[in-house]
Amino acid sequence: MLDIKLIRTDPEAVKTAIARRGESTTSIDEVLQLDSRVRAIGTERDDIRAEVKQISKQVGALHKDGKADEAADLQTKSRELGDREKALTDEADELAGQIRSLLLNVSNMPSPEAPDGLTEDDNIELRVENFDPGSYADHQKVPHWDVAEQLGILDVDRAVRMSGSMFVMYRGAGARLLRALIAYGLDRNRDAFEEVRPPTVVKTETMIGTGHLPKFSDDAYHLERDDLWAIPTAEVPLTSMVAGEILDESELPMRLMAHTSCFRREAGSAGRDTRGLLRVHEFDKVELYSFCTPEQAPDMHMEILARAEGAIRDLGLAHRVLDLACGDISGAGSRTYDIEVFAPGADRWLEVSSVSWCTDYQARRANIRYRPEGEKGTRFVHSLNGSGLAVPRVWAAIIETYRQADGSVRMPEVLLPYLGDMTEIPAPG
RNA sequence: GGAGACGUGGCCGAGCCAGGUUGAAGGCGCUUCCCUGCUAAGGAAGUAACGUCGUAAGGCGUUCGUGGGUUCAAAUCCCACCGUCUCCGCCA
Repeated sequence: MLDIKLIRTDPEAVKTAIARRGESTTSIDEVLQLDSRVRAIGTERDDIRAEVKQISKQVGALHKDGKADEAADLQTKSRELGDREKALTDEADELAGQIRSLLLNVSNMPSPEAPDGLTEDDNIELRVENFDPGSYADHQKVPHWDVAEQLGILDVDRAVRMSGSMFVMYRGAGARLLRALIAYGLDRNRDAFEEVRPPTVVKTETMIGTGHLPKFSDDAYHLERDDLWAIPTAEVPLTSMVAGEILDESELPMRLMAHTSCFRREAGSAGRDTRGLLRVHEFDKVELYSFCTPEQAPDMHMEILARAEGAIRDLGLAHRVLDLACGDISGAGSRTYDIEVFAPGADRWLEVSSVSWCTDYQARRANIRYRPEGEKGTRFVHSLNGSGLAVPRVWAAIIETYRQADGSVRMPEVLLPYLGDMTEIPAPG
């Protein structure tokens, strides 16, 4: 949520920033209008409340002195004021509700440093590593859905039978590789990040905190009977972990990581990227997360990016890092770097991490503040998140990249400690 | 799921059954100062967040789990919901 005070004092700057995303700014004007009315009403209401309080005290005193007649007059007057107060309160609440719902649907302002542009074509490629398109042999140019079927490590048909399309099931060595990737993703960040295993199903207000609701309700699974939502990313419960709390500056930066299942309805993308693991409704992910001060945020952003990229690099996968254009940054972010791995079989780049700096946007929604040392009052924290390891797409890239001429798949060196005696997935009989 | 008890400030804990001057006693913690060779003990003062008006000092308002209701007036009365604890049931 944007700062209403900023909208009040510098509406043009806010509108200019929002416009860089290609989003409409009309709601900013509406907010401005509603806000000035709600404040005028609030002032009047507060004055009346103060008067009612005074009168009530007098009534009490008069009753004590046995002057019921005088009290009765005041009570009548107070009752009238009360009616007026009620009407003003209703109006103010109504307007405040309108403002809130408008603001909840406005995205964060992109950072001034975020590249211009509205589509992914405007993203800036910062670096490409370990990639030589001519270096791939024919046996690597087989898409993972075919390789996986040959090796019996992914059972899509049966998963679809029990859960519907775009659900998958890992089997045997495939499931083991999945588990190794999760452990690897967590362990390499254990030096600084606290491991958390949060709930996978959360309340509506928890989803609002990150910005996933109300705007993107079609993307999430909703359990209607209990009004709970299946999380699309661990970012949701992790943000909520300290919702409503006032942290000590000494606790910052707070570094958290979590492995969870993530659930996405992919409502807008039916029929797209449906092969194999390119796009699935349920997947595993290790998320890196931080709450910090505004001053700590830029370094933290780089740290999370470096950790996410390091995990991919050490797996020996070709990858690139993109600086996302304003229009391609998700709602809560102000600056986002994407990491994509190259999958030689599918012959395409796959997004495996989105490292976002959300400034105080989520902190306002979830009401997360800290007490700056040597300063009175509180400030909103900054929140940052990034996938430490999005498992299915990395799994797919490994299966394709490490496929040998004989059809077997070698396991990356760094995963061996997690695989016991499994150094490869052998070629079929 | 059933029965009962309970939800007060950073923490503990009064107040609620007899509604009024209670933003809320007392204690702990914390901050500053005094005392002191140092420490301990002791003394004094301070110690919420948010909104709004104001250059400021400060004023006004909101918040005693959440939301409604009753009343001139609600931490106190009524209703609903959420949560916690205990016992029973069930279960990994």
